[in-house]
Amino acid sequence: MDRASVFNQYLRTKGLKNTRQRMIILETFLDSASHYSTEELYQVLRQDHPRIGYATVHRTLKLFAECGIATELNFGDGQARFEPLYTDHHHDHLVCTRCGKIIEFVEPRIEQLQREVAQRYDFTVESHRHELYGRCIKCSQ
Amino acid sequence: MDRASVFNQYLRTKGLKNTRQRMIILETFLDSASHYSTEELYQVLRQDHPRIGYATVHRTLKLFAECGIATELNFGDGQARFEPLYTDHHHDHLVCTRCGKIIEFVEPRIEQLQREVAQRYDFTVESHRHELYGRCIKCSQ
DNA sequence: TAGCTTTTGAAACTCAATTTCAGTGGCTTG
DNA sequence: CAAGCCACTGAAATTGAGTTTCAAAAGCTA
Repeated sequence: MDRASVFNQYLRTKGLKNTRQRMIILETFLDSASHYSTEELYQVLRQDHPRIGYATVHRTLKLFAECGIATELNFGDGQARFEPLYTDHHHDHLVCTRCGKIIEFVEPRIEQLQREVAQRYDFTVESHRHELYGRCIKCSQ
Repeated sequence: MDRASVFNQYLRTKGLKNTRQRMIILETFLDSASHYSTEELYQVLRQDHPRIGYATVHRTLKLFAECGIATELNFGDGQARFEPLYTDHHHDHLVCTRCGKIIEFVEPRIEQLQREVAQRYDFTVESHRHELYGRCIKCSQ
């Protein structure tokens, strides 16, 4: 089941409504490969849909996170970011502190060591956050 | 050189002043094993020193981070936290999402893998953030 | 001690996030 | 397919952490 269907089904089961705005925001969000903040997505949407308000974008992104088709990221710049979630493709992030570029990485050995650490402290992991901050190749010259 | 001396020396070199408030805040901060937010440290200080203002606590914590005796943490609850920094003792965190307990962990093999990942993308790491969120043993029953 | 400069604390301000509310518009039922 | 309920929308107001302002207070240096 694709993410649009997951979202629509979530709306149904919660008794929420399938509105024009929500569909436009969903489409724009899924089309992008980007890690949008609310403000950034709002600005992109405004180009074609100037009537859609900031609050609606914000509420809709929250809904995406609630129904599991997006995750909320926070890179410490004071703005939450959202990315479309691929359940079969977990990854973490390299964040360039100069140009803002975000690189995704996968390292199963780190995931394994995380599980070991959690076990060591009798801790049940629900989620994690792992980011490396520094300079991407372009910005380190 | 202990952390109080590092701070005092930092004040000197920057032409800043060694004030009563700064010394009280430093002492209280270092005495605690805790990961205080500005608000929390402010509340603790208020008990014995009701005249110290929130802004002063905030500015002083920033100074601690600047001079390297503390690090700023962010666990995604919208409040920055600060912890005394031991330069010879890097660690990451397990954060209980129920009771807020914070457990520190050290896993050199993860650090090593991080370096490998960075190299893979020609990325120069300046810092990183690694947190596991879930239930501590008390809260998982 | 004088005098210059930084600091302090209260209050104001900033900015993203969130809430409010009156008007709008899906959706379901008869 | 019309009526009516209830969620939704968007603008504006509010919240809350963080930051800045400013006049009075307090360090520091000569």
